[in-house]
Amino acid sequence: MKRTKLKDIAEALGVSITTVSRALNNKSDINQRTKRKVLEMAKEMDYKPNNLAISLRKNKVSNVIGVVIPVVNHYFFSTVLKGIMTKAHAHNYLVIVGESVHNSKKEKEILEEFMDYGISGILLAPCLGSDFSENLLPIIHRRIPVVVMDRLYDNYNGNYVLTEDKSGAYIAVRHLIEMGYQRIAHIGSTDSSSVGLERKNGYLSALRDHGMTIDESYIELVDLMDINEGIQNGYERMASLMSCKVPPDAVFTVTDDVALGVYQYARDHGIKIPDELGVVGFSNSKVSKYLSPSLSTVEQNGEAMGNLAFDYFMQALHTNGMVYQKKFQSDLIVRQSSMKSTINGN
Amino acid sequence: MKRTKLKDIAEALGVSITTVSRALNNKSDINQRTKRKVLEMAKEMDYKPNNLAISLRKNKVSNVIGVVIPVVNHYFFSTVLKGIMTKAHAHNYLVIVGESVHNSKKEKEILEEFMDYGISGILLAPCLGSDFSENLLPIIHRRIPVVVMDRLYDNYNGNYVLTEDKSGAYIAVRHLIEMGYQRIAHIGSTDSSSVGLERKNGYLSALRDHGMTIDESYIELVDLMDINEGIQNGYERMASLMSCKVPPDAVFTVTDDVALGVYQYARDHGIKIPDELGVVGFSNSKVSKYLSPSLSTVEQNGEAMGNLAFDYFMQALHTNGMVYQKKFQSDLIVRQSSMKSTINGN
DNA sequence: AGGAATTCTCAAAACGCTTTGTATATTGCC
DNA sequence: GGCAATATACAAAGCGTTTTGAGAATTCCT
Repeated sequence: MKRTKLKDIAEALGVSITTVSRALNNKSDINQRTKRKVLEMAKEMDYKPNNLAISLRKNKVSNVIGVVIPVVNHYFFSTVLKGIMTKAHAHNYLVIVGESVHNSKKEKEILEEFMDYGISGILLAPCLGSDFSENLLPIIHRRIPVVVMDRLYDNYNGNYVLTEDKSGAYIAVRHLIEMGYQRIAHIGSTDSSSVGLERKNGYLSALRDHGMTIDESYIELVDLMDINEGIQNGYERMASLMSCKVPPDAVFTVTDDVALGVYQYARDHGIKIPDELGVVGFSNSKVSKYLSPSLSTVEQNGEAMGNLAFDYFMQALHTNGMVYQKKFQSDLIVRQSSMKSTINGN
Repeated sequence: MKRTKLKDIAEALGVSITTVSRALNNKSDINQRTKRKVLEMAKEMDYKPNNLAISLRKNKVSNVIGVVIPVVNHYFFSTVLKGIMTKAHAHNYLVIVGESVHNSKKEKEILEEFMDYGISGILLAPCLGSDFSENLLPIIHRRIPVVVMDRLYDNYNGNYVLTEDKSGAYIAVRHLIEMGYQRIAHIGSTDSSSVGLERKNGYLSALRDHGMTIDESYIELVDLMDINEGIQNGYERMASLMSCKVPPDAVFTVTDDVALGVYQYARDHGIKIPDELGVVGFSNSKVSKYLSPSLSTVEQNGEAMGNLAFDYFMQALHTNGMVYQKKFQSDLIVRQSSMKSTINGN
């Protein structure tokens, strides 16, 4: 009851191992009739190639990709992961997962471990503060296909799959303006990657385009290393914003988590959302829909992003040097938290 | 700049490959001095064993476990996964992940793929309707260490890590009784595994122990195949409960997701939680704390469960035939949704 | 000192596959 | 029919390890 190997098929058919191998990998130099016989026998004997042997021979693991994300139990990232896995499974790829916990050193360790293992490709959502030349560059130099997700490095020019952070932020803030909010604050991320910087830029240009003055004291930046810190930080930054001489009447937060902190602050201090304070978040996290009031937010389709990331990996694997890049346009989901009743409106 | 292999060390030291191998794997039959020299040289030359070769030779992948969970972007399961990965990384294990999407056939495919790959162990959170003898038994027969998580099979007697579902449900319902609710309903799961059945049993025995009559029309069962269906189902079942001649004044739901559906129904129909309807969920999902009113729920510590699952795997790997089992006691987290104001109390 | 027991080391085989270079069979052409 | 050209098949080497059976060196005993 041992697993059948090439040798077994070869003996059963009275041909050589080489021939069987050629047939199964449809190489040239083989008679069509022989090939058909081999294929039949292989099926009959329920032959399954030994991945390990192939890997050793070719000196790289076949059909295994590595996915590294900052936090595994975070709705957005786990949804991206889901998107990758669905595709991967359909293509008979195995998915090894690593969690960097927003720690660049750990991210590096994981990536190295993956490389040592001889993985076929890397799909990486870089952590905050991820060191490009330390962590990713060595992999690129080894010509392993890489797809960067969600967050971008400064002068990285390879494959990526992102959210259109700036325009997403722009429409969020424009929406607040259109709803009649006058003093719109922003709680953003200190992080200099696309996520933090671009969303802040979107906020700024929406204000500018609509002739609103930009008040630096309405901008608070937080460090988003951890999910729960996001909430905590949101709470504290909101407190700080409310201590302005003229407090803001709306806030656009860099993530839904930060908005959660804002909600808590508002509840604790009797501030009514949306009438006294409009709120728009970013991500359309699972929570947002069920909050009360429900949270307006910018959608980020993690699953589609994961799907495409895998597709790009496959394409990068088969084309040579071609680069695949995509920024997902993101839509605003308007819910209650930004629906100022017209009675108090401008 | 090639990767150093045993042969390189052997040549550098003028000994045989065998000797180097023995030294590195601290086997017997080797001179202590030779061994030390080998170890030093190995470090100096930055030797890293080639996992592929080892795997091929030993005919099984070394240091790779497979984790299969029903849904990847589900807070509880992804938290379990996180717990596993933290431990796994600390022990230099790679983690391959699969998502069964609550489909037994797909679960089987994934497990088979993992087995073909020659994985060192399986950590499985079975999907609803998972077929034990089809999916898991073949693996157990091959003497691969297995740890079952979260949900139990009927006559499975191997390693597992679970939540104490029955007692968790019991304290949830007892709490509702103590808060003065009189007609406590249950929205449970049709699923016959521990999760569905045990939570319902806990509900029943809490009622019995407190001399309350059990009204079958207060028990609704739903099919939990999908996260979002949970919410949808909660909504519909709540509607059905409210159409009783004497509607319930409290409900214990099998998961927080179902409670979310109850919340939506209550909001749509002007039912005040907790005064007109007490609600307790199960899982302490991330959402629950931020709902309004915040949701009382039974805590399930996914991360601890993941940690222990990995520990059990390691122990199972090294002991022989020993069985490790644990049911996590779960605590009730009391929040607003069950805090009936005493004015209306009994 | 001689032989047995013990310690240390090694060459070679094996894991299952791909690939290269070579040999054999088949075909086409004059 | 004979020779080149082409199509097909094969044996053997190699990927980096572990493991086995045996040989060489050392130690121990009387």
